[in-house]
Amino acid sequence: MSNNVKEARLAKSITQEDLAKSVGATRQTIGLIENGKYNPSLHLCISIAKRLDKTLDDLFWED
Amino acid sequence: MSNNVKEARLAKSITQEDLAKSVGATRQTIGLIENGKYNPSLHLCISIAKRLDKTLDDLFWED
DNA sequence: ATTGAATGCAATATATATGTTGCATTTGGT
DNA sequence: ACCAAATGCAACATATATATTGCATTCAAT
Repeated sequence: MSNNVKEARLAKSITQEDLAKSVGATRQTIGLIENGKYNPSLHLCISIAKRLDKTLDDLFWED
Repeated sequence: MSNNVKEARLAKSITQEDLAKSVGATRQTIGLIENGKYNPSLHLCISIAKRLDKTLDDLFWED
């Protein structure tokens, strides 16, 4: 259930609300995803990855 | 909206129903995903990728 | 100490992913 | 041509992702 969204976002020095707005989501949704309490949709994951200059594997793949 | 699930599944020579059962989904859901008519959840994408020995980027990332 | 921004958290409402059932169509083998 | 398996498709029901609102908490700056 864990991921690297928070680290990638902080590396960009943007806020949860900034990220949320730029991907068409809400701050709450971003917060829940970062805390691993959500099972987000693929499209939202892709939007987040693109905004943070990462790929799906970078953010959501654990081996 | 497109992806590489169908190609990866056929490379394994398994059916939609086989894939569905092994990831805890239904045949219909797999079919809709393969035809790009769905926005699946991240967890389902991960399950599918693992079953097909692929990563998220392999199946769902287009650059 | 105080203020405001950033985040966490909870309750409720809405949109949509997914399941269920059933039937039609396609496809591969005989 | 025939048959069975695989797939597509549609209607409806259910589960859950996401939005909305509001409030509490943390934390950096003043």
